[in-house]
Order: sequence, then structure tokens, then C-alpha cells
Amino acid sequence: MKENLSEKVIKRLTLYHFILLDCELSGLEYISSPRIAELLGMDNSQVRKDIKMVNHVGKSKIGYDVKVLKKCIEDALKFKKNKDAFIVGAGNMGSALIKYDDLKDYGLNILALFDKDPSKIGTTINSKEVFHLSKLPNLVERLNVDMAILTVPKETAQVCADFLVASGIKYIWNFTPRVLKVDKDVRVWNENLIGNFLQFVAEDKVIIDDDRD
Amino acid sequence: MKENLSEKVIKRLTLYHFILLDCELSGLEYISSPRIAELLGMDNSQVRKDIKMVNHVGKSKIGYDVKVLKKCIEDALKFKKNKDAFIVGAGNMGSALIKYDDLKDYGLNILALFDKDPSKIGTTINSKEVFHLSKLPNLVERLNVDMAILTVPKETAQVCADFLVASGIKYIWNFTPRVLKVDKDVRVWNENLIGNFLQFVAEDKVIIDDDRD
DNA sequence: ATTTAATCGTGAAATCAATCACGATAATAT
DNA sequence: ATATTATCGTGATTGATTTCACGATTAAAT
Repeated sequence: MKENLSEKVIKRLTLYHFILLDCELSGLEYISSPRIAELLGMDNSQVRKDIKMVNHVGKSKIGYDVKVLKKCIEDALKFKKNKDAFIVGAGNMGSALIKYDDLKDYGLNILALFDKDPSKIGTTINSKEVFHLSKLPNLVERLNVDMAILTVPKETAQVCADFLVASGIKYIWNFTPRVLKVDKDVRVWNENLIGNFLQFVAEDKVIIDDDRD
Repeated sequence: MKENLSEKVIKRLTLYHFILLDCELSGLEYISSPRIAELLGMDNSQVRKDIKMVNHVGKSKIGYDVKVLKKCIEDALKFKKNKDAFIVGAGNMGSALIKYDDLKDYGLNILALFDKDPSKIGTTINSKEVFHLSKLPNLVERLNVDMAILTVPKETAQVCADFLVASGIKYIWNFTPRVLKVDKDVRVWNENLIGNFLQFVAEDKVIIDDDRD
């Protein structure tokens, strides 16, 4: 199996995995590359190349065995490996993510949330406790957590990031529309919803209304 | 100016725009490509190439004029163009997005939310009303909206999508971990948070704990 | 048994993206 | 005034990704 799957391949494999789950639910035993390609609006040889990357072989005229292919993708993406993380910012986005149980299935194990709002401290969301942010450094150390998901208002994004880095966090999944200044040994992954939206509307076919301001 | 910016360029340009906003706030007049590259952990000639795409020229030894470059990126990405949309699913994710005012600044004009939960109907979130989903077809027609942001639980994702398509929606920004089956003339953009997470942890340096299930 | 048709696997070609390297430019220091 | 140095702009190179095309395979139909 190819050791390092590229980002693009990883992203497509997760979409195939969604499709395979769906097939399983509806009792479909086999699925073909043209069918997967059709569902995702992409080229079918691309699908076959991706599937080759996870070491699975299909059957002529039939397609791929749903259960087996699903397992191959899981192995390749190492779903079984878990990554512990904290959510910083227990607002709607933080709450949405803590309730998004699929993340757990794909290897993201969120242990707790942190916030500064006194009315939130001590509550639980989807059975995870919300702690005061000041408790974070201690818990980072005790639980050996090095990833944080940053879902605070953009105004506090940088100070929060500084605090996280000082607390020993090494990986930040950043949902705020800010570019964070961090030490070189800290990795930031920008979710950049705005960029994703602009990509979407930039697609050939999206019709945008004329100016109106 | 290059007519069609690639998806990757668009995504990077939005990150540069975040940085430029930050510079403006802190009164910085010029910024260099090595500085931008450093903040984003990327190559500096890439920054210069991207900036060339939006038709901006810099000054040797100094860098780029923050205000002017910011304007050039805005023009290239057509922020002034607005795209109207509805949010379908007024849970935490829908609420997070309706409160995410930056989307408006970058051209996404969310008009209302829809849900089926009676306790939510008639309430407002960030001054946008939550309507019963049954009201959507009518409003799609009256307001001439063709984009929906799908933030419902994954179990109802497909039936909701079917309903949206039947109502005349042509563009779906899909936040659920499902691949939607839609007509060929409907465009789906999968936000795929799980894929993004797996991309992040697949980066060379992310250390993943061993199995523990 | 033979034919038909759908799908797979994959090499080759084409496209797209990132990196390197360096001359040109201009602010600053001497 | 001249030298120094940081940065720009960009051509050339390398690398990655996607698309195309087609022989091989095999289930199903005849």
C-alpha cells in the first residue's frame, strides 16, 4: 500500500467511505467505480486509482465488494488510531462539533470543552464537561493532550492560541477566520469555511447575482 | 487578471485576506511575501505568484501595500457579489453559521433558517427567523433563492436534500457526513469535516497515539 | 458454447501546481 | 555617491494529479 496518501486522496476516500456505509445500510453488496464517480460528479478512473491506493481489487463487470473495500479504506486511513483533543470555545460551533459523533468514529476523541463564560462552566454537552479555560494547562499535562479545536470568537482567537501554545498544545484545528501566529513547532490547520464557500461559488456553474450594495 | 482562479489559489487568497485585515487593524502599511509565507508556513514565491494572479504589484525591498492588495483580492474574489441562501437545520451548526457574520462580508447572505422542531419555529437567531421546513418551497420561489446550507442530522440528510431539490434549490453546501443523491443539474459542495480532520492528522508531523480500543 | 456488455487495471498523455534560482529594483546604510 | 541588502517578478524545472484510452476479465444473455 502507498505509505503516504495525498490530502486529495484522503478527502476522496472519506467520501467513498460515506457511500459505502450507505450501501451497507441498504444491503448493497457491490458497487462500481462508475457509480461512485456518478454520485460524486467525478471521473471513474480516478475512483479506481484511489481504490488501488488502499490495496483493494475489484471484480470485472461487478465492481467492488462493499464490506471489503470499506475495511480497506478504514485500514488505510487508520480510523482505529485515536487522537485526543480539547475543544476551546463552547459556543454553537464547539457544541456542534462535540455532538458530531461521527468524528469519534473516524478517530477524533474529544475529551472536554473549555470556555470562559461562567454560565457554561460545569455544564455538559453530549456528556462532555465544560471547564473554565484556566483549567486547560493542568489537563493538557495530566491527560497528555496535544490537540485543540479552536472555536472561539475571532476577536479572542490569537490570545487563546497564545494560551494554548503556552499550555503545551502542538496541533490547532482553527475554525476562526484568523491566521494564528504560533511557534514553529506548532501546527495549525485552518478550516477556512470562507475559503470553502468562495471555492464553491467560484465553480463554473454557480450563478451569482449582480452587485446590489 | 486571470479569469479563473483555481480552488487552491482561492483558498490561499482568503487566508492572505485574513492577514491583511489583521495588518490594517494594527496599522501596518506594507507586508512582504516572506512574512506572509512565514505566517502560513508556505513558500514565499508561491505567495508572489498568487498575488500576481490578482493583478497587484509590490515594491522591491518593501513588500505589498496592505490596503491596495486587500482591495485587489476582494475584487478578484468578487466579495461584492452576493449569494443568497437558506440554512436548513437550526441546530448548533446552523446556529453557528448564522452567527458567523464574516460569511456575509465575504458574500454569503443568509436570509433565514428552516427546521421541523416546533420549539424553534418562530424564534430568531442573530435576527434571522426560523421557519418550518414546509415554508421553504414558497420562500424559495418568492425570494428567488437557489442555495441551501444543509446542517441537519445525517439521518435526515437525504430526505431533506430530496425536498430541497424538489423545491427548486440548485446549490447545496452539505455539512452532513453523507453523499447526497441529487439531479445532475444540482451542485453539491461537501464540507467534509471528517476528511479535513483526517488530512490534518495525516500530515507528517502529527503524532497519533497507538490503538486503545 | 459463444456472444455481449460492463467493469477493472493501468500505461501514456495532458494538465495543473509547487519549487527553485536569479536578475532587477529600490530602500537604507556607509 | 556607492555599497549593501531585502524583496520583487518570473522563467525554468520538477513534481503531482487528472484524464484518456484500451486490453483483459467475467457475468449474463443467447
